[in-house]
Amino acid sequence: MEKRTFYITTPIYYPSDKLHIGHSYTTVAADAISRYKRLKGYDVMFLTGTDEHGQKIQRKAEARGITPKQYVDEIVSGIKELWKTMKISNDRFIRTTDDYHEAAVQKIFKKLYDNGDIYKSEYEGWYCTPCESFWTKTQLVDGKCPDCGREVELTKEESYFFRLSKYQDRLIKHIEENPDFIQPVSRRNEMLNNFLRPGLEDLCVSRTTFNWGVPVTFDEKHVVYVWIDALSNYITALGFMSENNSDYRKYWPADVHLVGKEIVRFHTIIWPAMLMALGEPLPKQVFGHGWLLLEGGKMSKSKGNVVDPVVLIDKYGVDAVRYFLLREVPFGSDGVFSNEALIQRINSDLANDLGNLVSRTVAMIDKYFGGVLPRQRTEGEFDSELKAMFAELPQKVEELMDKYQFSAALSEIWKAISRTNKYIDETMPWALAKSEENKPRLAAVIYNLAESLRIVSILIQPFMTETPDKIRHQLGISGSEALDWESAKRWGSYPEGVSVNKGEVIFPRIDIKKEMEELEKLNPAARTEQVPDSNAEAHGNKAAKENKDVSGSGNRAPQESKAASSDPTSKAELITIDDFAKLDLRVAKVLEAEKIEGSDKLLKLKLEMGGETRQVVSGIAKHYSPDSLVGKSVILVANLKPVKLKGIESQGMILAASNDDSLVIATLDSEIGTGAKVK
RNA sequence: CGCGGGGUGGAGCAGUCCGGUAGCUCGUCGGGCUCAUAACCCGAAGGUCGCAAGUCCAAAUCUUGCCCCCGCAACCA
Repeated sequence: MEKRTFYITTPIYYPSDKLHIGHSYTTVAADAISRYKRLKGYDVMFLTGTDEHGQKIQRKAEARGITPKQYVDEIVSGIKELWKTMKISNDRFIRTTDDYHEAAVQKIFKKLYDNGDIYKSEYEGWYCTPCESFWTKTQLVDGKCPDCGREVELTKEESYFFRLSKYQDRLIKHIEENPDFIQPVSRRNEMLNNFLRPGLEDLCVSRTTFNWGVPVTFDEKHVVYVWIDALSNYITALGFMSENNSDYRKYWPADVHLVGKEIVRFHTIIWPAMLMALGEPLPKQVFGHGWLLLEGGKMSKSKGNVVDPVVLIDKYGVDAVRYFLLREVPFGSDGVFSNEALIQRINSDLANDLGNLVSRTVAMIDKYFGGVLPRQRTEGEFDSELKAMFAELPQKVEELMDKYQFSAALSEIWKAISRTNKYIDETMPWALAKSEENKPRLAAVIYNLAESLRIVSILIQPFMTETPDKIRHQLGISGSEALDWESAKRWGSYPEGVSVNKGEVIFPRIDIKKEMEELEKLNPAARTEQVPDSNAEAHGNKAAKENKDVSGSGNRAPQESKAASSDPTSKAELITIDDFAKLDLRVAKVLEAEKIEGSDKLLKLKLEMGGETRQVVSGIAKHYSPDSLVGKSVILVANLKPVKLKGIESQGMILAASNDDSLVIATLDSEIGTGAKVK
């Protein structure tokens, strides 16, 4: 009989910057599912990769004076390194710059064109020449370029379009008839109500304004824009449209695409429509998980927020980090990452509960029996309850894993660990050890402990990669003995006559206070930020706003490994003194300040500057009350071109320092009189 | 009336779909034990489940209205 297959994917990540803990979150989750399915006997195909084309990368490469390919090569090797460090067991890694992928994309594009699903038209938009960017009307800010604030002009760009609208009804039908297609359900409703039912517009699928992409074969000035290039990776990786498509026939349709919640839309609307147009089956499920947020609020300053996965792995080990990611947040909801929470998890779950249980069990076998349990054992009170719990455990874990409820699955396993710790108190082995006649009973008690741990070591295999072996080694279970998933269902498989190896503590306790101080040192610029979810940069999000990179280079300790250690964007461009001289900075005094109706961020200020009054609109309402500003001396950018904000003219801008938490306006050390030049 | 998420003991969450003893983890306090990583086990304190009205024998859970917080979007010059 042929093995059942299981095909799972992560998004392909956009290598414009290095990855952060959020990307690791998605990938570790996919890895846990993959490992679980393999243990269950599936023939698994686990795919991850990178989405390497697009304007943003082209620009970044230009800025560094290297080719886009050189640029992405560097970052991609860092990403591969990271996955290796995190023990990600992907079977394949696709890069959209791989030649087989590019060839397949060209064929797909051509096929869709030949079928009439792609047609040539014009893309109307506002063009910002310095930025070389198109913007839609809604993206414009005050009718100007949202990036640089300069004037834009209405332009038409020749472009190819995909007939997305044609598939609208079929998509709705599919989603309604397949309740599992979009998970969790809340996302399903969102898609139907917000996008599908209001109606779809055709999608622009080519660009002429940049050339770092897959060329359209029959119209060389166009490159394929993100959608067809990126989304199709899920099938091109399997050889779709290539000479050898046996993997495609074997694994497609995918069992699950794991994605962050912000790109659910692309995967449940655009991607299925593309597949419909190609006449190929749709993926069975798209699972949109939540975001891993960083701790908010003022607390963070005293805590430090190192969120580079490599730092954490170096300090606490890969299993601790993997455990935390999968345990802390219920998959599907948003969760919070903090160093404190991580350390607490490590201490209480890993060190105190599991690590200590291994430690005391092995120590007792060593101390009471010289390292080898005797065969003669007597069952007794409390045994049946423990056994009953472990008898149910594998089944429970399976049910939860089938729903991708990692957190709950781990929670069940830890309940059993806890129960085992309690069993020691109930049976009091140290009391039994006092008399020779109780030895058979003592042996049974400790055997049950070892057996519990054996089962635990099997069940945690999807989540942790080193710990299972460490536990088995200490218990004296060698090689693949009693290691397979099914054996977790057979109580009594702990081998006879093996001798234990008292070894190192598996998870040392961490001194939380000391550790927080150390992390703080590692990360002097610690501040609260929001981690974009794991895929902030995947699939088409290139087009989205700026990326807020959590683990920006400033957070990285100097001795860190090179997982994408180069961050070409971090250094501000150098300017000359002449550039600086263009700014006319002046001291000004706040005469009046008031809130602007209908805005929660803006204040209207009246300033006095060397006899002249200026009206300035400033986005500081969340940090300053109007009253507190009156009378303050501030620094004004006096020669800024006036603009209207909320219909109110702003004639300049006042300087303020800010990070994500707070904002402080720049004032002066002592009085000097308004109008004084600042330089 | 822009979209979405949320308000449950000190902290973080579950429970809300399918009304019926308010549960878990951490922390605090007290006790037990000594095999173990100052760990483990037991117990206790602590919540009018954001507010109000309604339905019902019964509401954290259903209905309606309101308040507050957090993302996103929009104004952040």
